[in-house]
Amino acid sequence: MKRVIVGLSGGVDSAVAALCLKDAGWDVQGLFMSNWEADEDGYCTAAQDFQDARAVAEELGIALHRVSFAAEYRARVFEHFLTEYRSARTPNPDVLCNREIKFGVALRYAERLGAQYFATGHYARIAAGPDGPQLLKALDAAKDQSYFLHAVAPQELARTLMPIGTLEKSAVRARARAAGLPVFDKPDSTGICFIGERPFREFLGQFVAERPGPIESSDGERLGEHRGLAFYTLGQRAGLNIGGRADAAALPWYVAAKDLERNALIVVQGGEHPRLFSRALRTGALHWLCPPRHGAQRLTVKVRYRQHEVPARLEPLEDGTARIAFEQPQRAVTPGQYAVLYEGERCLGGAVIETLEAAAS
RNA sequence: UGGGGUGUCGCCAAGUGGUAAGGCAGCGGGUUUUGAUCCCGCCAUUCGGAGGUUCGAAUCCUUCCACCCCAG
Repeated sequence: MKRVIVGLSGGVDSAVAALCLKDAGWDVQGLFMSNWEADEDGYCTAAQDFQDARAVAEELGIALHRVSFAAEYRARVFEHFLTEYRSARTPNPDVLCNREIKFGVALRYAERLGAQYFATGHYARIAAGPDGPQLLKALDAAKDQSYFLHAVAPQELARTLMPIGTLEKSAVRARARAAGLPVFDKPDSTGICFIGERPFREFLGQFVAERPGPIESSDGERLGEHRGLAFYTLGQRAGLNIGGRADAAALPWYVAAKDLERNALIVVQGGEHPRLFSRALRTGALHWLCPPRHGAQRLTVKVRYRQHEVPARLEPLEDGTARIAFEQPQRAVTPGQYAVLYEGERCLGGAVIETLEAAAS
């Protein structure tokens, strides 16, 4: 009987993943990771999550291992996260978390536990293809997490199972309930993986120094003061504290750009303002989940989690980076986030967004 | 100091006798394994202050205060 180690988070998805594998006849063991040092501010739910994971393991009759990759998480994910924010970019830590932690050190750990396979409760599918394993979008389009998985090393996918990628979320919960898993109605988790949900500005403020500067309109008029460019992201509306103005239209204001030279936050009025849109972007090094593609080609791309893929033209460049031109200008494309490439159901890979080409002249 | 104007929620801003629109901001919630966006809800017993007229005033009258503009 082949052994598989399932990352058990204490949530319903990974619990059902374990259940599916057990039903399929695998030798299943669970692995609970606590990768963020508990802090004293009361936001840490890791203790409860571990209790839940233990209850699930008990119900399933499987062993549960517990390990902390906090040092690795700090060094390989969180430090990069902070570096990006300090550069006034908007990172996506969960992409790195998957590559470095879950499909990195955790998978290595599973091997040491004697497992031939590693499994997670991700909403995505892995299918065998002519060039090796393929990453496919989840059947439940609303929950698809392939965006977060695009950066993992492709050879790791060959040893990975994602049993719930073919299930609707509602079916996952129903299955959990039917099996008597105590977490069947546990709310979906949100927030940064392993760090959890918490007041984001406050949290970031613990690590990134405030650096106030002007908030300006695109005409250069000073409208207010910001706390530091790191604390805002492109397309953002909330938190600008700009009220009504005598001569201006009564529309809300959005972050359109960051002027690093002058430490100025540039805002525009109206959610559909042309300055919020980009017609193309430039990426960092492309990461492929399939054999690298060299010629320019049409495919679809997702520049933010929970955005639909949109048609675009990929133009790979000599240095391994790429230019991606959208068929229609896209709103709030943001450096530090990832441009993830798709071809139909298949996730081809992706790259970090470096710079933008404005839609408006 | 004369003459004129304006004072309505943090900011804009409707409302000119019938018992305080709306937007922005903010707050709360929903959606969400990033950060956003988005959606829903809440947000002036009170209209610069004090008197008065009236069944009834933010709206009329008196007066005081503040600010702005033009004179100077």
